[in-house]
Amino acid sequence: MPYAASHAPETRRRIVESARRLFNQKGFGDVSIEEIMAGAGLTRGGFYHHFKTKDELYAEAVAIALTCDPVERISGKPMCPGGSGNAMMRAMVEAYLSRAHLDNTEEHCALFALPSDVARASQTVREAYQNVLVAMAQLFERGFGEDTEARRKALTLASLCVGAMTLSSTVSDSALAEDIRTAALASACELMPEERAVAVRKVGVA
Amino acid sequence: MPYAASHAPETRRRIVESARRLFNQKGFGDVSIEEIMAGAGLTRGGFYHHFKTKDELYAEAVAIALTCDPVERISGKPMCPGGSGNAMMRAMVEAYLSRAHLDNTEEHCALFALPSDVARASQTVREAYQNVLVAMAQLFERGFGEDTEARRKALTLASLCVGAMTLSSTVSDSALAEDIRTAALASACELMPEERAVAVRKVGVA
DNA sequence: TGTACATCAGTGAACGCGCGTTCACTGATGTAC
DNA sequence: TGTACATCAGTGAACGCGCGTTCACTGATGTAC
Repeated sequence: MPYAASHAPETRRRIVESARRLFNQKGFGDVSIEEIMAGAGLTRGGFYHHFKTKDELYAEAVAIALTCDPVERISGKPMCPGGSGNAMMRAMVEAYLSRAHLDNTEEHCALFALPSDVARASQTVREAYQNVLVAMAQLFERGFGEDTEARRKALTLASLCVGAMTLSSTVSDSALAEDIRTAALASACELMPEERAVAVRKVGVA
Repeated sequence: MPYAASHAPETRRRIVESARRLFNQKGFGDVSIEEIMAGAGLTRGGFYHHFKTKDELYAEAVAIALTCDPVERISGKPMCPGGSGNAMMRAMVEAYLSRAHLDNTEEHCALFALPSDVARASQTVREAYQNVLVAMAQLFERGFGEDTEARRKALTLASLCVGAMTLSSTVSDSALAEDIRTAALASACELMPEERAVAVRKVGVA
């Protein structure tokens, strides 16, 4: 075996990571394979040793948004999955609607960085996108605990987060962008139940 | 004069209208000039008698989203600008988050149909996009009446509407898409004040 | 330990297609007489 | 009213560029001996 078994997968991972960054910043259409490969320290031709088509790479780049702790990626702090559902939801919402997230275009969440590109891409890509949303909604749903309307509220909160970041990152006036973000953050906090209320209910059930 | 004075402007209008429809469905990049011209009943070459570049057309297509009543365009019913601020807000939210709006891709609001395209386009295009958002937010702000938090709530409602439609139109599972839309609609109704409460307050002020 | 070898990741030139743009030409239309 | 004419909107072939994809080749690396 001419190269270590880890060599090819490691290169492949670097390509996907480079693509994820570039796609978040510029969208699918405006990023060439040459650019992606350069971002991984390689040249154009090698691409097809790792992927069948550019479309296959799209799907993987969207999918890896799931493979690592998104809160840590945005805020630098881990989400501490040991915490209560409510605490995890709050950590997620605060990181998602943070100024740091808005400013760091490379780490923009695919849900608002790529929606129109995804809508036009292959079924596989759309499924990867949906998986990201479902993961977010489930995290929120657990955050609402025993609330009978937990799912409805979780989908609302997800829509609010994604919508605010969409508008904030597209509008041309940065003061307006900031108003949108802080308005959404304040309103999201109102939507989420108090930590104490959830804890009490949990004890009662257990 | 070989043609009536209205001939060229009328053709130009038809091209912009064709472009608006196609951009909403497929985005800027995936629509060719040939396709746009065919939509206006013409062939490729004539395009440059009316526009200098494709980008010039793009800005015009986003801008005309403002020129006619968006509620009427979506729901077929005019918004009746004579009504109270609250009634106009409710009409707008209900039309925006309606199934009819989601299904009619040609008439999708530019706010969620084109965000990533706009973010990468020229300054003119981004300003046209922002104008659409500001118009929506102002309509909502009036809907919240004397509420001291009217602006915050208006921006929240706008984010919720745009986010829900973004996710709904991108996700691959149509049942999930429907859940998102109806959840947002129910939550939006909770956020908006009762018609009576506003009316009473208005009387008190007047 | 050193050397020949087999493997395959990576290279970069070349191909082909799609599309924005250009251009010489066509033909429909209103006007002049 | 009819006809020749000037204008210019519209046509469609052609050009050129960018980019996804292919391919013959290079060279770095682990293995066998």
